[in-house]
Amino acid sequence: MLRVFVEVARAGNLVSAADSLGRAPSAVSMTLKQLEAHLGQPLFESERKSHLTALGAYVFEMANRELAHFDRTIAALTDFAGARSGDVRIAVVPSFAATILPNLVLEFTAASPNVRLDIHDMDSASIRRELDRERIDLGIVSDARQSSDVRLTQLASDRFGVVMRSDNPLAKRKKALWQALADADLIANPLCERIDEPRLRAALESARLRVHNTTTLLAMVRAGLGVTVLPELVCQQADAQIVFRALDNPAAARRIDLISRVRDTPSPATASFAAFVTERLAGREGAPSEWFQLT
Amino acid sequence: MLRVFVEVARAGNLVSAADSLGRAPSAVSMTLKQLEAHLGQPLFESERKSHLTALGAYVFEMANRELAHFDRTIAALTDFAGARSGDVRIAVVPSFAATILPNLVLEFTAASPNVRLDIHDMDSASIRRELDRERIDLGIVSDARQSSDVRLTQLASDRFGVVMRSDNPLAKRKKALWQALADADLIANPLCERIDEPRLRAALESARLRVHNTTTLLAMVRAGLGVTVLPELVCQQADAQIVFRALDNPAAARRIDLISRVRDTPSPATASFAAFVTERLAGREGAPSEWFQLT
DNA sequence: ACTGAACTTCAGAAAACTTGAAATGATAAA
DNA sequence: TTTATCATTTCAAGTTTTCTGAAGTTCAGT
Repeated sequence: MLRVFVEVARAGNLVSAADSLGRAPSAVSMTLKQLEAHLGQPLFESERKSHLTALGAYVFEMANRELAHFDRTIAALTDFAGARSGDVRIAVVPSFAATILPNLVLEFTAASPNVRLDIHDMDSASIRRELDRERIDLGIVSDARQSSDVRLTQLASDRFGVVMRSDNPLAKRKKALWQALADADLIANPLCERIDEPRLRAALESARLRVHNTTTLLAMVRAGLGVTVLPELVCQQADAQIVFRALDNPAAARRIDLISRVRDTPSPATASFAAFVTERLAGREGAPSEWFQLT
Repeated sequence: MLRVFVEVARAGNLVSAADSLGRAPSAVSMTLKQLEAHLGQPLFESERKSHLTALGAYVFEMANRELAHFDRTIAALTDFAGARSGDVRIAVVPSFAATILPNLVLEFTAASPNVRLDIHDMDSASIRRELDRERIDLGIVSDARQSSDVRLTQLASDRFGVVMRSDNPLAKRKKALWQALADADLIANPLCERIDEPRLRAALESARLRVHNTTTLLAMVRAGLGVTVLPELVCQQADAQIVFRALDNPAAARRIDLISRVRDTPSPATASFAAFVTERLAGREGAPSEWFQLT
């Protein structure tokens, strides 16, 4: 009713208003009559709808405001539903956050400018805890454990390999890298200790150095203190002085997973981001640099 | 749709929401389904409508706000239409403004607390001019001239009479007041000069004093400088020292009229005030103090 | 696996809305 | 003043939307 009235008042006559409303004039006339009946007063001075009464002017102003407000609300709702707006809180393991994530985010935000991404980086255990506490909507973790509380989607398989300085003799060796570890100065780190390979385990036993922080670890390698074993993704952050050689026979890899709560339906923006990341990466293996390209 | 959704979300289940909406559950279910189809996403976590999705929570908040806003707008419109709110600009001749109007306003504002009255007092000619310029909605004037631009309603007939100090010998005289004017010291004033009575005209010819301002005029009378002829309403403002004796045979009176523009429909608040004033006063004659009583 | 309450689906019924034709009313030209 | 024209309203009939009650499905709690 208000919409019809506003259009007639704006047009100044019933016929062209009916035209732009896509109704027959008689329908518009009816609706107008109903509105006047509701209010108990005429809205127009004469039968020709060119001059508003005092009530008409008041209703016109109020209705205009109300309709604009309503339309804005509906637009906000559909935007939110269509994931064109909203907030997504994400926590990501540092190696992923530093390497793959920036390109993903770049592309996603270009497509959905009104979705706000709130990105934290932390270790997998913290991510899991934050997810349980509903402080984040999505997590990207490595080697996630299956659980009934969490929906888990593998994004990629991240190969382990030997990391060394480019002048290390191992850099030229293509095969039997596992064996070679026994003779190298191996620097232990928490990531490689999860690999279940006897030759690595043996080498770790005799390691004289163990470093937790990745940046420090790579600095040690760069300084020539020895070699280490890391997932490829972690090495992506390093410079050209550092060389990565994937371990084969058997290959070793860690999983990168997207996790979310099963308990509640994600917001459309969250679902949209999750779908985007999954579509871009799901099941990729091999060199991280080839996982996807910027458009 | 939003109304249905909000009610279901508030109730936490479909059946009691349907009950308080006055619809069958199936209708509510349908409407909800349509809304979800519009948005392309579910609004509730499960089929049992007790837990909202992220989208549902967002829509609930927005829809609540929107509906409240809408309802407030509609209330404002119907209030305005029903003259329960709005502005009325009125200009009134001073004698009426000072005597009758306050009681009228008191009663009207008690009944319509949200109508704002904007009251000016000025002479009849100015009121007529302000009405033409659309600077006021209503005027209360004396001896208005008929015109095609103006709607005119007689509110009262205001008797002329002789005004004197209480110790004046005329105060005891009940009859033949017209004759008595010839012998009295008559103070001329613009109001009485409109009366078409030969005996008054003759007396005015010989008047030595002529005073425009009513307050000054009454002060002259109070000082014993003479008597004057005024409408009863004007004397209402004076104190007990001053006595009014109505002129009879023939009676003389001025009209008090309510005027408004014929060209445009008054706002409901204006119409309401005009109707109120007219109902209370129309056609009254006799002593102004008896014209109406406070309720 | 069973039970009962909550919800959905469906087909028919009711209500609301829309339309085109004809009547009415208003404005402008003759 | 009359006539012509155009805008608006009215009316009956058609169309769409919404509603209902019965029957079917799902789910939580036994």
